Amino acid sequence: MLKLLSGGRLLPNCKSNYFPKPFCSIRYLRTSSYSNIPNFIQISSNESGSNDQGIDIDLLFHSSTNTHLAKRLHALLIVLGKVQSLFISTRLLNLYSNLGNICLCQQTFDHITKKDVYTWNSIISAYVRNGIPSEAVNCLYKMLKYEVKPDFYTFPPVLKACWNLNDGSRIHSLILKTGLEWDVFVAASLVHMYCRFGLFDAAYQIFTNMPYRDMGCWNAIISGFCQNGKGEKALEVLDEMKLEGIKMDSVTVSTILPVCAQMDDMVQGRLTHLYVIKHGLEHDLFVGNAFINFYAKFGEVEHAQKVFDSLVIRDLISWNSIIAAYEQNNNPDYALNFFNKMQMDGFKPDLLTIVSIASSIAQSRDSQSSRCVHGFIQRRCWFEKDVIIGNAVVDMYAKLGDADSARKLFDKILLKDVVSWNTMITGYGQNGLANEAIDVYHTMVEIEHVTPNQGTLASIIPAYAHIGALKEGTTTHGRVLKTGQLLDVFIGTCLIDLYGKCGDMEDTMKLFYEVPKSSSVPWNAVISCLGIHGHGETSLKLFRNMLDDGVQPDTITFISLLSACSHSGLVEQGEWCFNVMQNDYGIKPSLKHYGCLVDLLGRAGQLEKAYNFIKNMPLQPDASVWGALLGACRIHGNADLGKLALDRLLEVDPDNVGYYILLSNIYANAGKWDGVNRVRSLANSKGLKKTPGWSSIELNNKMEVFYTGNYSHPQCDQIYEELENLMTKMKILGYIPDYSFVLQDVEEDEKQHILTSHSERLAIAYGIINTPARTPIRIFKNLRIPSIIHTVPIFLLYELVFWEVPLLHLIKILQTSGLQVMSAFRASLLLVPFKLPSTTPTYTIAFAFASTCLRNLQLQVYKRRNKRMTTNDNAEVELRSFLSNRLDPLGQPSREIMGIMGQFMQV
DNA sequence: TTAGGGTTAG
Repeated sequence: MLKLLSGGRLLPNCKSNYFPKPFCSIRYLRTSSYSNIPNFIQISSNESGSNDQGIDIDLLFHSSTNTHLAKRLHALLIVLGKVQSLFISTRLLNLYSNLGNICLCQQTFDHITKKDVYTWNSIISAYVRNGIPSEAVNCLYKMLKYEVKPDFYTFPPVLKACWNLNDGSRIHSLILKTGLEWDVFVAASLVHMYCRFGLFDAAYQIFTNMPYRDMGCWNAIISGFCQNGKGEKALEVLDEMKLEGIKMDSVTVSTILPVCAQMDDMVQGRLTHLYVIKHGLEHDLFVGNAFINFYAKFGEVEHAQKVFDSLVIRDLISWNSIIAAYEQNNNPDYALNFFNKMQMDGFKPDLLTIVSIASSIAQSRDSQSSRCVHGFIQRRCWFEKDVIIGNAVVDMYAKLGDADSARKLFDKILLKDVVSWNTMITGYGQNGLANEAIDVYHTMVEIEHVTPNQGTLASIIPAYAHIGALKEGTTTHGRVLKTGQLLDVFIGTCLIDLYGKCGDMEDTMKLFYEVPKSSSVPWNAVISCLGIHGHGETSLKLFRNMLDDGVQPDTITFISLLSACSHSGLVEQGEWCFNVMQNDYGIKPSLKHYGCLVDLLGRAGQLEKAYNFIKNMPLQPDASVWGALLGACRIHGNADLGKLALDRLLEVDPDNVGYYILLSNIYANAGKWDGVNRVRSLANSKGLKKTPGWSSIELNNKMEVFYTGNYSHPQCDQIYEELENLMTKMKILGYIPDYSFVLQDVEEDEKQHILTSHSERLAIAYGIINTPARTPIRIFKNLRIPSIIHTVPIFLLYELVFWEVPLLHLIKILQTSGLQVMSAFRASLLLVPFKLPSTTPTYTIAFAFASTCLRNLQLQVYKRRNKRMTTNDNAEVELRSFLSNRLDPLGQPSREIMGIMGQFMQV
């Protein structure tokens, strides 16, 4: 009975994993030095003349470990007249197939005149094994045409090869006709095929109806579920299998492990490891490789290493896995070290090795090796072989900051997939080239008609956020809504970041409440955005909510919190966070955390304390730490400490032009022009050039970019005319240009020119000309050197504008008051002057204000428009004390104002 | 004597 049902064969599957291809070499097959005749022939003639007695053909087949030897054997067999034998020629065909030479397979196959079912089965499996599945399916149809009846060896490889449901069903009905549907191999293949096409019910039905199931069948349904996104269902079947008393074998284990990793189920994985040890499967190659990958995904590289060490036999996948393990866990040096060891062990790297190595090289910032990798791949023509390798190298160049090389290679990739596009978009984004990223995105969607996936959105939305292209970002948001991707935590977080950075806190919070919040990622984004806009207290409140929700804060959470405290001047709270992070969550502060704390103390004016803090740091302070101190010195005009900070900075990061500019600005503000010159000539002698500042504005879905003093814009004349116009109006209002912000020692009229032709002014003028009244104008600036960016609490500016404080006073007050001028990284300013007398040229005020006080700032200037306001939690208290201290002549705030303030507080 | 299903690395 059993014999019948299983297709006549009930032999256990005895393939050995230890010696996958047990070829042994034999001495007399080595190449002879004096002949171009196959050695086999010499052997045969020397030893036994024309008689082939004494030649072990089976041994010769086993010993033909490369195509060269196989050809010699082929020649010998021709000489011996053995190729007429259908059996021998089919065996040759299989030999070439094993050696991966599909051309010779085809030739051998074509030379066989009368092909039997063995021959057809062999060529079919040759096509499947050598990656030409479509030909395998064709062969089935051809053999039917030649009236050769397929058997139970024919169907499994054909089912494996068929990649559309039509062929699948057709083959299924053929199987039914031949009555082979319950052969365990055939049935397992059917089950797997239906899973591949997502017909899980059909697959499961076949599986449950099977009169006899071997391990292969169980594994077929489990792997079918696993590989097609039905991990949970797979685990259910696994339980069912255990209930029937069937034990997992090495195939089951290696199938199930990736699912455990995917489902974040460390416990199941560990239990499986115990099972494996108990049942003596731990030295199995597949199992071992699967465990290396399993542990690597959980960041447990030591365990991965232990498994690797315990493997008796290793293959290329073992090496690739351990290399990837180190690469993915940010240990590029170990990855590269294992790469060398692997080669010493005689393994040649393949495509996937190089993918990991490219990433490791990017991590270790080794530009020189990046060229070697590029050449290595080019010489082997691997770029043509698989798109993934091209993508990896584009990514490598982008991560090394070489966007040009990345682009050159990207352009050369002929068959780009969606990952190629995503990589290029991300690559530009990572290098601050948001406009280029957006260009690539447009080409991808509009010209190449590639459908964006989650990865695309996750790379393009940050690019929009970077340049403040809120409108385009909103369009993308619409696309996300249409495809129902909103619940995706990555895209949700990108959108939170976009709205947050553009200052739209209401939409930010709305989104935040829609996105799944089980991980720290969306919390970090919202805490950081609130911090940027000076809502430090709200950031802290959300942090508490996060803890109440049982979400574990991570290192990024504390960076966001510390910088939020820093931007809101919450020194005590910031120090509290720094302690909680270490004591309650065991997170060791990184250089970034130290940088934030120095920034916090520095901005608050506690320069000495900040300096002492640096001196007592357990880590070697880096550029970000000294940079924070230098920035604080700039704010508080401490040139001596600034000089000291710069000296340290030049030791750790000598090529960053930003620091020279900072110190130069400190000297310039103090009128020490000799200091300015000294710093500038130092920078020049090192060949450093200032990054040109630009501002951008988005109009009619197009980004316009302006550079300082630029005259190339088509509307240039109108822009400068509008600027003069504004200047006149402002002067009438009492505006006196503050040249202390022109940090160059030039004549007064030249200073005025420099001040009026700043890129953000050009962009504002362009915006005013080209938009109707009551349209918000949103300007973004590229230069965002932390610590020199100032912002003012919005409520305060609103208040001052409302009271129609003369502009001169306004600017002076804002410049001299230490209380209200707060610093912010990527800050944005909202001017929302509703209820103003209709004659007040609001935008002019905003413009003057921005130009004099807020040069390095992302600026949102709203023309007169009733719109909600964002506010600082301390707004009212600060405002009251500010008004009572500084604005005596204007009296106390009226009830009306308090009412408006109340509205702000509700936001 | 040959050939077949189900497993691991991005």
